[in-house]
Amino acid sequence: MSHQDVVETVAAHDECPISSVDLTADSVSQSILSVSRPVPSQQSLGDCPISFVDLIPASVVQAMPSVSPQKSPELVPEVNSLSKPEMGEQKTLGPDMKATQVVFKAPTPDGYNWRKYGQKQVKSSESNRSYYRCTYISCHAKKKVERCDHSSRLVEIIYKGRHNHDPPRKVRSFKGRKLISSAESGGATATLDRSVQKPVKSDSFKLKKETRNVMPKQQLHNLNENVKFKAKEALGHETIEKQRKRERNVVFSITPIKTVKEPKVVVQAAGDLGISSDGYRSPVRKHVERASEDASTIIITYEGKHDHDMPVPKKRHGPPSITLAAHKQN
DNA sequence: GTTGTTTGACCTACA
DNA sequence: CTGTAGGTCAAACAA
Repeated sequence: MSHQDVVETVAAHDECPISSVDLTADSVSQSILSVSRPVPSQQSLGDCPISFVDLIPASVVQAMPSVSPQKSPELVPEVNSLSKPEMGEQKTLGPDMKATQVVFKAPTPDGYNWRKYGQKQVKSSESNRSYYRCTYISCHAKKKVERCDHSSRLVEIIYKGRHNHDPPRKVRSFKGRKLISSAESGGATATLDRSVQKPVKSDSFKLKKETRNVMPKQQLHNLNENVKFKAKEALGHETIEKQRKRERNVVFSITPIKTVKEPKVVVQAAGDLGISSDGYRSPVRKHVERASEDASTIIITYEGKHDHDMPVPKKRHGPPSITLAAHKQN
């Protein structure tokens, strides 16, 4: 699954053209899937085109650590009843081709089991927001799913917190929740940010108010911020709670660019699945690492070659980024 | 009886 | 201080 399934949750809608899809994921704690508004330029791919998929699939990787990139029937829940687009088709979307329409009825089939615990009408928009949390016993991963009020069109998915377990193998037979998958606390992803996990002392907090692994989000900013945050955390529960709230706002301001600045773990994970933050889905690897001598410098290495055209970046009309240009030189 | 969803109420942050 | 909005809780309900 991964990128595929996540994007599958995007429902194109005639009233609300989708011209770009952003999936920005923080491998450490959260990810965002947002369907942004049209980019007027690019080919008007019908009414609801998905012309660009910008994916930083860290959370996806986290979600499906041991699943092959290929679609796994086991991990495709009920949503099947609805016409399901093959993600591979995305790249073939032509000007005369609409993105397959998907009605988003269930939480994203991301391999995990989510329980809805709330729903809210979003005032600022015509959408309502559903709140889900992972059903796994000690997992505090959450996600918000925002969708168009009348059309049920998916507008945005925001993942918060990280799973501390593997995704259940058999979604459909997952009756005895919390039992399947011996959730190795901290599997593959844990090793990536051990320093971040350490400070999480949720056990000492009231379950309701615990921080739920908020710490990792700080990595979306910079290390200094992170340090500051850790220091504050030591002040106590309330401070953490405030911090948590503050971070929620951060979630909404995340941009792909920001993610690129983030620890290389994100990109490395993405590379394993052949998915990169630039929207490509072919088996091309993109290795990103911060220059040791200059933290503001990032070294990006591409392995392989994209076998398709470059997705149209939103709000970008110029030539491909320098990064991609470099890639073509290979 | 168990598990998940719905939904109104409550709490908190923020302007 | 007050109103608003976002996030969560928990009782009621459904499957």
